[in-house]
Amino acid sequence: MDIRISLGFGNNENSIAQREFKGKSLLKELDDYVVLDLETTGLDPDYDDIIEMAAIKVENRNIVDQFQSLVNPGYEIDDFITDLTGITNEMLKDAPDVKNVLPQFLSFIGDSVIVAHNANFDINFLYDACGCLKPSTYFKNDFVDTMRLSRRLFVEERHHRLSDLSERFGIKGVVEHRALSDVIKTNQCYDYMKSYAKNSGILFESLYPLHKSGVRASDITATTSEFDETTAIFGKIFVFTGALQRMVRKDAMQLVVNMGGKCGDGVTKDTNYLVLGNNDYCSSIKDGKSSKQKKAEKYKASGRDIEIISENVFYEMLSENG
DNA sequence: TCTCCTCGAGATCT
DNA sequence: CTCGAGGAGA
Repeated sequence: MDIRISLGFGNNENSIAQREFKGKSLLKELDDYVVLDLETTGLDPDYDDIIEMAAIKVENRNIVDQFQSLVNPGYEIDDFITDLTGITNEMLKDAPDVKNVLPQFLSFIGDSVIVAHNANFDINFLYDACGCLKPSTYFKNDFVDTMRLSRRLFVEERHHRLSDLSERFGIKGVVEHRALSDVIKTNQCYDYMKSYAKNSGILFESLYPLHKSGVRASDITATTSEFDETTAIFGKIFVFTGALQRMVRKDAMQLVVNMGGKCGDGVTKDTNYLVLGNNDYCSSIKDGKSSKQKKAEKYKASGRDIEIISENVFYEMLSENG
């Protein structure tokens, strides 16, 4: 049974910015960086501790230095971790503790950009460990996450574990789950993805998310130029609110535009139809009506040419040809 | 149009 | 954590 004491700061709903000085996740091709990996007693930085740290320094694409040390967590580790990593309590018995190893590790890393697989895992452990040093420091290094990189580069692949990447890229090596061997594998994966991107004419910079907001009406253009002018869609302006059941909003907008209709992002005096989707998930809507619906109702009450229709009615309009 | 927010789904680390 | 879907307000 584990009993936790709230210290009044840190991990609760009041602390908005956890690890506020943490570095940024970058998508970059680098020639100079430090690859690192940690082995820990578990997955949660709040309750688990580092038992091994390893890193290599890469300059001009060559490995020029390496660091490896076990870390005594101050208590016995369980069998699961020993089975996973091969690290035993016997091995940790005489290892230095984190206060001794971390400063050396930090000086090895310096200001380098970090490369790591699922980098947030290692960065968070290090960030918290640095906060416990005396004097405490902030682990601010920016980082490149090879898992994120793989997800952006190979969107069609479902899994992006280090083992998946190694297999996919034909990287052989010891299966042992030790920090230094994982560091080497991660570096090889990074190298592979850099050359893959180069050969494919892909810049890592271009892999950042495309848009942070929804589909814009201006993004949708007709894929045809011949319209049936007698349909109920032609020449009308449609606006959508909420999530549609049968298709994503983008596709619905495309159908409208392809029939000679138009779409708007918000309800205006020119809007002819507001199509209601499901907005149950939206916590900011308390009375079941979105701001678009309220506006549409107002326009309708004042005699505008606007109809508020359900998703099903919308599909009926699409299918009935004039 | 632009910027900032919430939410849920999915996956990975030991 | 990251991403995509959507909404609100200026």
